Amino acid sequence: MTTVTLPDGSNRELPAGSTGADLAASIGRGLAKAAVAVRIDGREADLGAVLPEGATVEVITAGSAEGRHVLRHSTAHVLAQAVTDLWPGARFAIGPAIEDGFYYDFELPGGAHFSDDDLERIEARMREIVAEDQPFVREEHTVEEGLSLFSDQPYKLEIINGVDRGEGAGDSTVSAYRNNDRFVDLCRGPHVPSTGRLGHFKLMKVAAAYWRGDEHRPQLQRIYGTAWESKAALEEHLRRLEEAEKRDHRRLGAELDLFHFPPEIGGGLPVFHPKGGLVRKLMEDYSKAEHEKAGYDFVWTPHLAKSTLFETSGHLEWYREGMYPPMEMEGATYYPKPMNCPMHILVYKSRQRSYRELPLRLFEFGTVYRFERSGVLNGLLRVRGITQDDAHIFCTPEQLSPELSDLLGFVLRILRAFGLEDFEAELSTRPDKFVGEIEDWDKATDSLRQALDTAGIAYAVAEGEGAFYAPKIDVHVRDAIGRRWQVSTLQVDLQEPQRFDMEFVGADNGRHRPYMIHRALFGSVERFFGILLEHYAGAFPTWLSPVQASVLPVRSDHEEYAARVAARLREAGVRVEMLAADEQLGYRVRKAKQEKVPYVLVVGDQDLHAGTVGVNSRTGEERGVPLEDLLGRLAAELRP
RNA sequence: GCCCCCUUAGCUCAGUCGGCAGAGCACAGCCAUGGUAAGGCUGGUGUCGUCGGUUCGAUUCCGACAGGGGGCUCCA
Repeated sequence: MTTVTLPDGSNRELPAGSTGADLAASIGRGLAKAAVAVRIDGREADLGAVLPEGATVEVITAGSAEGRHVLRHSTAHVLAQAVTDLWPGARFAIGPAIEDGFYYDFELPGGAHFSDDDLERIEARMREIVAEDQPFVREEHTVEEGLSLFSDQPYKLEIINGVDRGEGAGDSTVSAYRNNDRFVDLCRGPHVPSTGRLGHFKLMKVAAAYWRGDEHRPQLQRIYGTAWESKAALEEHLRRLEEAEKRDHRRLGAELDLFHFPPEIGGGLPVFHPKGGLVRKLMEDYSKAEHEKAGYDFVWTPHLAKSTLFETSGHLEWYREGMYPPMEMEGATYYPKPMNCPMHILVYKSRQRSYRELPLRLFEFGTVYRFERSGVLNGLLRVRGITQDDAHIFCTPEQLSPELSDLLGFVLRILRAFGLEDFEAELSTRPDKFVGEIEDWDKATDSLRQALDTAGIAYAVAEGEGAFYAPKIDVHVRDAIGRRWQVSTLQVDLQEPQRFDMEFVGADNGRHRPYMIHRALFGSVERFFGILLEHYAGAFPTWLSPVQASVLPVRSDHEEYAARVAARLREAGVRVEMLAADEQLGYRVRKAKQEKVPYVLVVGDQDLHAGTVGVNSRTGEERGVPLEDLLGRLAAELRP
C-alpha cells in the first residue's frame, strides 16, 4: 500500500504503484474527469506519475489556473506536431503557456513564413491529432542522448546545453514527451495524458519573434493560440475580446468625434477635435486645480533646447535613439526635448535656493517628443508627441520620505476622482548597473516602500528592475473589464542633481544636494485619455462628458419651453444642447444615446404646464420630473 | 526596425474568375409634428491608398512605396 496526504491534511491509502489518475478516481468520478495533472510534494507531474509513499499530493483540475496552464502547454505541443507534419524539417524553439493561451516559435524550411491561411490548415491538422487521442509519453534521457535525439533541432540543443550548464538545477537528465514515432518534443512537463483531452482552442494570429527575445538573433515565426477547459470558457474568452474591440479607443474616438491621426501630420501625432479637446481641457483643469491646492508651482518651458543641455543631463548619452534628430541653427544644434526634467532643473538653478523654500514642486503639462519605432505606435496609448503631467519635486533629505508618502496619497486620490479604483503598484529596486551611492539608493527605496505601506495598496517588488538612475514606484490600474494599465510613476532621481550640480543652502549655512523626485500622474495626457475612454466605453461620467444634457422637444410647438429648460440648465453650469423637432423623437433619443449624452431630457405637453421634464439617464427613464429636482441631481454630478 | 494582415463613398463593408463599381448609415432637399434607441420619398457623392510593371484594356494580376492593425524588439 501507498499512503499519501491530500491538501486538506487527510491521508489516503492506495495500492502500491498507484498513479495520480488512480488517486483522482478514488476521490470521485468528477475529479477523475477534470484532472489534468498532479502536484507531488509541490512539484507538478503527469497524471500518470507513480505516487511515492508519504507524499503530499494535490490533483490539478482543468479549470484551475495551473490546469489551464497544463492544457495550454499541451495544446502548444499539438501545434508543433501539426506544423512539423505540414512542414517537414521545420525547427521549433519554445512553446509556453501564456495568459489566456499559448504560443510556439518556429523556423520553417527555406525561411518560409506563415500566412493567415496557413493557420486554418494547421488548426485542421491539430483537430485531427486531437481526434487521434495520442498519448503524451514521458521519456527521460541523459544529456548526451538528448543532444543526439534533437540533433536536427538547433534551438532544442541550445536549451539542452543550457540545462547541462546548470540552469536546470543540477539535473543531468532531460525529459521529452513523445506523441508518436514522428513527433517528440523536449519538455519538462507535465502534460495531459493524451491529446484527446484537448480541443477547446483556436489559433489567433501569426507574428515574428526573435529567438530568446534578442533582436540580433534569428527571427522566428510565432503562432499564438488560445485554449480553455470547455467550449463555454473558450466562447466567453472570445466574447471578451469582442467587448474589448468595441471599447477600442480608436473606434470610439472616431464614433464620438474626439480625435484622429491625420496621415498628413505623421504617425503617433493626434489632433483633438472640439469634443475631445473639451474632455482633455476638463482633465487638465481639474488636475491643475488640485495641483495648485497641493502646493505645486506652475512653470512653462520650451520644446527645443541646445544639445549641450542634453549632454549635461545625459540624455544624448543614454537616450539618443529615443530622441528626434537634431536641427542646426546659427552654429548651434537643437533637439526637441524628450523629457522635461532638465528644463525644470534650470528653473531650480535660476538662483540660489534655501532649505526654507523646499520642497519646491514644479509642475507643467509639458509636451515632449520621442521617436518611438513605427511598430510600437498604438493609438493614443503610444504616441510620439507626449504631453506629460510632469512634476519635479526638489527636497531636503529629511523631507524625502514624508514627501513621497504625501505624493502617493495625492496620486491615488486624483486617480480615484477619475473613477479608477483598483490599484496595484510595483516597486522597482536597484539594478546591477546603476549610478550613485548605495546609501542613497537604500534611503530612496526605503522611502518609496514606506509610501506604499502608508497608502495601503497592494504592491509587488521588482528586484533590480529600477532604471539605472532611479528606484521607482509604478502605479497600475485595472479598468472596467479587468485590463491592467500602467499609469503613474514616481522616481527618485539619483543622477541629475549630481550632473547639474544642484544645491541648496541648509540651516547650517552649508551647501547641500537636494533630492529630486520625478513624477507623472496621468503618465501622459494622451494615454490617460485613451485609457479613460476604454474604461468608460465612451460613456464618460457627467463631469467629463462633452455634452451633459440634450433637450428634446416632442413637437415643434414645445421648442420654446425646451429652449427655456436649456437656458435654465446652462445657467446652472450644465453643458446642454437642444435637438429640435425636425426628426421623430425616437430618432433623436437614439442619436443622443449613441453620443453617450448622460441626460436625455424630453419635454412635451405634460411638462409645458407642470414645469417638468422627462429624464432618460443611464440609470433609467422617468416622466414628469420637476425641473428643480433635476437641477439638484445634476449639481452633484458636475464635479468629480 | 522586423514578421503577418488590411487599404473600394465621410463611416462600415460588398463586388468585379481583367472590360472605367454597389449597399446600409451619414449628408442635402421635400413631406411627415411624432412622449423615449433608426418615419417616408428624392438626390449628390468615388482618380477603387500612391507610383511602376504585365496587358488591347488594371480597381482586379505582379512589384515597390505610403498609411493603418496585430505581434516581436524597445520603453535612459
